[in-house]
Amino acid sequence: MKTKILVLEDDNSISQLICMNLEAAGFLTIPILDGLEAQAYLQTEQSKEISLALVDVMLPGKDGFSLMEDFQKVDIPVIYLTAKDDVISKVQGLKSGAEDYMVKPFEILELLVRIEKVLERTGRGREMIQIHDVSIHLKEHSVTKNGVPILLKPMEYELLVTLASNKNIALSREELLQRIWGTDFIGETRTVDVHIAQLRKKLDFHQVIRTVSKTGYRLEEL
Amino acid sequence: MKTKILVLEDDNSISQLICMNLEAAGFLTIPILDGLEAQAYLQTEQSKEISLALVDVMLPGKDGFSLMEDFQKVDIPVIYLTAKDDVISKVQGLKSGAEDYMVKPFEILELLVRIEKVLERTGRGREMIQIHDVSIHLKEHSVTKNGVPILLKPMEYELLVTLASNKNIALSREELLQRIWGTDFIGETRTVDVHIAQLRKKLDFHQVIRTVSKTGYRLEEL
DNA sequence: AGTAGCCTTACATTTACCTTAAATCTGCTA
DNA sequence: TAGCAGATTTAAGGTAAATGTAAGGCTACT
Repeated sequence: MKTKILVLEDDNSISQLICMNLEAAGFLTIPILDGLEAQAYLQTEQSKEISLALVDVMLPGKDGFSLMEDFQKVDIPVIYLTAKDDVISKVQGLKSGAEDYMVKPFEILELLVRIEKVLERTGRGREMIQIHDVSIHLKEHSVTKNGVPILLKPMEYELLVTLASNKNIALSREELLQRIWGTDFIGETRTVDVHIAQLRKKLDFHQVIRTVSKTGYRLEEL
Repeated sequence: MKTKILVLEDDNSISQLICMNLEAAGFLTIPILDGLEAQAYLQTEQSKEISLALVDVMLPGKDGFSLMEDFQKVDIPVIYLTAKDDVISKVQGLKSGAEDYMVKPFEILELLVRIEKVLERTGRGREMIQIHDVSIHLKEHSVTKNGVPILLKPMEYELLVTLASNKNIALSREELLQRIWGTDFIGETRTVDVHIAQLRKKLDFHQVIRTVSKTGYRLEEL
């Protein structure tokens, strides 16, 4: 079952942009445009299925910060979205119990990374990502192909998860290095190639992981 | 849906020139001639659909710099246009939160490049460019014709994207070389012809990519 | 010291691309 | 309209660059 994410953002175009991207990444989204409506929604039975909420701080009806306790009551982790990049509201946001904080305008890719981290950390992560005949069991940190366990080394696993969370998006070697190895990594970009080769071999993904010449790699599905 | 760009420029002829070119490039433009009017427009519901604003610094009503916070409030990235090329206002412009800065008189082509970059950076980038029956999937770095994948080599892809981002605008061989191959490229301009030929063949664009004799090429639509 | 994981290196293979050259087209002049 | 010159199209091949892959050695943990 798909992971549900509540998107509480009053700006309709931003809301749509976020939802579109989350849906593309395999989530199910519940867009809500104002604070009071959100508060009401949290009372309903459906709200139990929400795994995470993205909350704009500036909202009509009721502002994001004061909604925090409503979310805490039903145990939904929150990532704040805000245009303010001043330290004061940042501190206030995290202190008030948010799991993370994003300053607008932000990169969708960065948002996806943070979402995955929060879901992981709070144990609400997607349990599984499917690509063709292989399943990535995120909680178990394991991978199977047609039910048969495939042993991946840590880096290979991370690489696969990164590619799989960005299906059909071309990722450059630099991007992959930055996201998996960290910003501080100094070394050859060829390193990526070697790990890609391992994944292709172990999973028989020679066609699934496509090289985008002079650019990077893309995991294809559909 | 087409990307909407707000053009805030008091000189009517310049405004028209910019709008004409942006429309030709596939954007939808909202020309506004004075500062106060712009401020009012940002309060309206329609303004939510704006992806980017081009703002002249010298304006009647209210000047561009002081409008910055209005744009930030509704989270619209700004590129300043100005006749002043002195460092002081440049610094002031960027410091005040603009995404970029163009000094008049500027090349329309350069403006288009910067617009694309800002849209990309702020996550408002177009994901797809359509030309007749072919779709360029920018994130995937792939191209399909009637849904059928077409394999393009890196240079061909770049060339297509460049032409497609400048629909109906004739680009000279020199311009294409500079923009795709880089300023440091030393070699024949005939090189461009070869790649154009490949594109025409692979995409069946014999009529769509038109030769502008003694000048260069133009990708036509409508 | 042994082991597992990972980065690098080096070589093989594949892919991309610039050039060349011949064919074709275009527009001009007679 | 024929002929010509210059411009453009297109195919092909050599070379350069990018990628694939196996193997070795380094590092950190036992």
